[in-house]
Amino acid sequence: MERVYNPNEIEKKWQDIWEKEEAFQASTDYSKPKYYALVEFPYPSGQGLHVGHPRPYTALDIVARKRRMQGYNVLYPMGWDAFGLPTENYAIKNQIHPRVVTENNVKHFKNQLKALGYSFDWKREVNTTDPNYYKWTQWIFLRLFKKGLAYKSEMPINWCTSCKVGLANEEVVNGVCERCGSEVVRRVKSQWMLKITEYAEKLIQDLDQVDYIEKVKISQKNWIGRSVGAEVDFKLVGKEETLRIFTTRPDTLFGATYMVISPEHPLVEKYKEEIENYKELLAYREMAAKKSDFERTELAKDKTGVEISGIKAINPVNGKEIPIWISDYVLMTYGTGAIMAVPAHDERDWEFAKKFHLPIIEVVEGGNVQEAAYTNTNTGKLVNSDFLNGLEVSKAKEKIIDWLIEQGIGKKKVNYKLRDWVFSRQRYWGEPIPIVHCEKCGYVPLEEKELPLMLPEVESYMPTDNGESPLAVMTDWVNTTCPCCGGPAKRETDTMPQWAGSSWYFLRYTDPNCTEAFASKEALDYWMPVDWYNGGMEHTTLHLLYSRFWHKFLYDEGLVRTAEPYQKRTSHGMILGENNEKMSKSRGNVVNPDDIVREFGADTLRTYEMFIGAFDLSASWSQEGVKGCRRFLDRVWKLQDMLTEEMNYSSDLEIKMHQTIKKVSSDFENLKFNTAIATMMALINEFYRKGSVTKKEYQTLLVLLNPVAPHMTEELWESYGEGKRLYQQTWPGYEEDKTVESTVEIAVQVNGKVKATIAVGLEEAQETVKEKVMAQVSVQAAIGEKKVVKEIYVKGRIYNIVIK
RNA sequence: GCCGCAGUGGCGGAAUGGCAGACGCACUAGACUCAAAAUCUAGCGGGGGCGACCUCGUGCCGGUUCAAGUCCGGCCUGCGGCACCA
Repeated sequence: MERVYNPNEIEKKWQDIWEKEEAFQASTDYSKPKYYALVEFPYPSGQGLHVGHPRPYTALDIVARKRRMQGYNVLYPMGWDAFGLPTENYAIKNQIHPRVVTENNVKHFKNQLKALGYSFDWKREVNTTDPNYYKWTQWIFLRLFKKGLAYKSEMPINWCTSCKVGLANEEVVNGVCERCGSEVVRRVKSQWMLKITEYAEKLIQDLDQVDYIEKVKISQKNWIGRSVGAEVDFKLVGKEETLRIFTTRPDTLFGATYMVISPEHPLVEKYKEEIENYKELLAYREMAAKKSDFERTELAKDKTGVEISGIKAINPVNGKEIPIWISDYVLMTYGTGAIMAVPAHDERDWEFAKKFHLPIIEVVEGGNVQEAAYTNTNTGKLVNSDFLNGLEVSKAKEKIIDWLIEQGIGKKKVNYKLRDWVFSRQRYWGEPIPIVHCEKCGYVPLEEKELPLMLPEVESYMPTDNGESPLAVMTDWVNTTCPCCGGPAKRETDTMPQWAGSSWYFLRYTDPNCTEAFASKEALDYWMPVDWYNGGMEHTTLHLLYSRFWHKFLYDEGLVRTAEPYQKRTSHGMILGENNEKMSKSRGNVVNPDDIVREFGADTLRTYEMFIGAFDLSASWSQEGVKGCRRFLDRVWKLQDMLTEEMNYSSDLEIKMHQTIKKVSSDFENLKFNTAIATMMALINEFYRKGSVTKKEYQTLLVLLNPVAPHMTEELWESYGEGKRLYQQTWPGYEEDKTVESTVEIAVQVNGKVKATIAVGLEEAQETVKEKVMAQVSVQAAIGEKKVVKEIYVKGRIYNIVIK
């Protein structure tokens, strides 16, 4: 043997060579076919790399390396999503500037990633906290603002009564402040909002153009929550004014026996003089405001509410007076904040009606509405509904909408669950919002030449006790002049959320040092869209939706070429601890990738993470499994000992070689890394069985294995390859007709039970196959005296005899 | 409660509707060794039989089919996500 496989030595060697040779830099020669592979850039946390990170990175590294060997100009970049709460909190606690904390964390992360041998183009590294980067984040925000897509609105924030600071949802645990345990209440604050709802329809429709795994498309659609229904105006008794509701079931209008408005509905304030129990309503509203979302869901089973006395509504279809209630199960943020309640055909209304003894009228037959709400819309006809009687639900919907339009009291309406994006954070460590408030001119955007608006140095990063951002105490910075009238004005002191920088980073990678624009048009036109984007399931709603929204906006502005940023999106499963639970410090089941690299090598870690199980499912860590993968690599290494100089595939393994190339090639494309590796394991088992491997066979194996275990294969290639580097080789091809054996073993079944296996020619006629089948003693025995009713022959697979 | 995903040997997991358990781990035996480790070779779902073999078996209950882990209907359990969305 040449020498022992020593990964620590050879891995460093090749990482240095690749860097020196600029092996994985994307070329700016735009005449070549391109391939843009993208993984979600990490938040550089203080804990360093987690074994969960290498799973997606290795997967797309495999794809990227394979694409390069297939002749593509590949862009596989990496960067840092570095603004964010944990860094800021760490900075506060340890009295270190968040910029310094970020620098250290990035350095640590980068070293760890480099040790894993990824083919990232480090020349294109981006960092969302770099002013040269966030200049363009601010620039895009200004474009949004100028198009009316950024606006101010009163929104509730989580307010810790003890720390006197606004908290992120994440910092509210079971309704109390994470750090001090005090009560958290909702407080209203004027905040910047982005009008993502304006893109709701496009965000749903354009999913048809892209290749996302189905569950990602489903979660995007569910989050946007498009529903078609109607808006209907209900007259209030003795008033001119009407109460507008939204319903998805206008067909059930005859069954509306009461109405419910959200506790915050303006109607309550407007008629407070006439409402006899105004104080009671007010008390209820206060109680509802205190509830966190968590508590509201907990209380879901027990409906609460108060009837408004003094005001009634009229059901427009039958003129009946019906009561109006307030209840927190109706939300001001969805629809019109008011509903018509049809207890017979809506579960929440039904529970409410049962509790408060309100009438339940069946209008769609098919269930027992006194026992449970009947919500099936596919079967059952309308009853107790005058001119709708006898119609199916879908027909009744159409007819009632026509009727509402005719009467001038309603219309068809599409509603979305999606809400506008709250874009302000009362925090230091984020992009400053480049807006100035002037008493005379209102909210005025900074001029482009003023960008980047730098984050000022502050003494303390603590949010102030009046709910403002830490920037608010920086009077020198806050007080400025209005870009519009030159008068005194104040800067916006809230910062942007972490989502901002990650909403367009994939565009910056195409041209990371561009100073004229967020990226040059040539670079964008060439590289975009991203060909394959992989990330975690936890980002399949918000990050994906936000970045698609920004990209669609830039598309409408004529700044990018395609309506969608990502052509293909896949998601990986989580890596769990050995005990099958989520890895966490408190559970004590965290595995540090550095330890695995030190003990087994990066190639083993990469191989193991790909072999651990189906890529899209969660998998639990196993130290024994890691050893198995190291053993596999050792066996590949030791094949050197049985190497022959033969520059062909050996005749008995030719088919196996072609099959392996085919299987590995397609498995890499379909995220089936575990079976690709299993196939290569099976191949080397063949070499061991024979005790020899030809040079040609060995070379092919090295190329196939290279994307998974790049260092070791490159080292072996140096001794047994064809001169040039392995990473410069061409991906091997295969011949389809050499992947199939000419004779195959097929199973013979009698009534679906296997009775024998026989060897047949693949193209052999059924007649001669039948002769062989019938010659089998076990088959004859199984048939016995019974009669053969039917025979099925599936070529090269199975021969089934049906007897009676 | 709603949405999504999963359930296959001792374990991780394979199976375009076509011989369930590929590949790996663990385990057992043999080779090598003074010995152990490492490595190599072989075996390895349950029950039965000396044996060629027989039989049961992919969470549960039904169905479709010549044939079901796979498709359909109804459940059970576990994991992840959630905004009572009218």
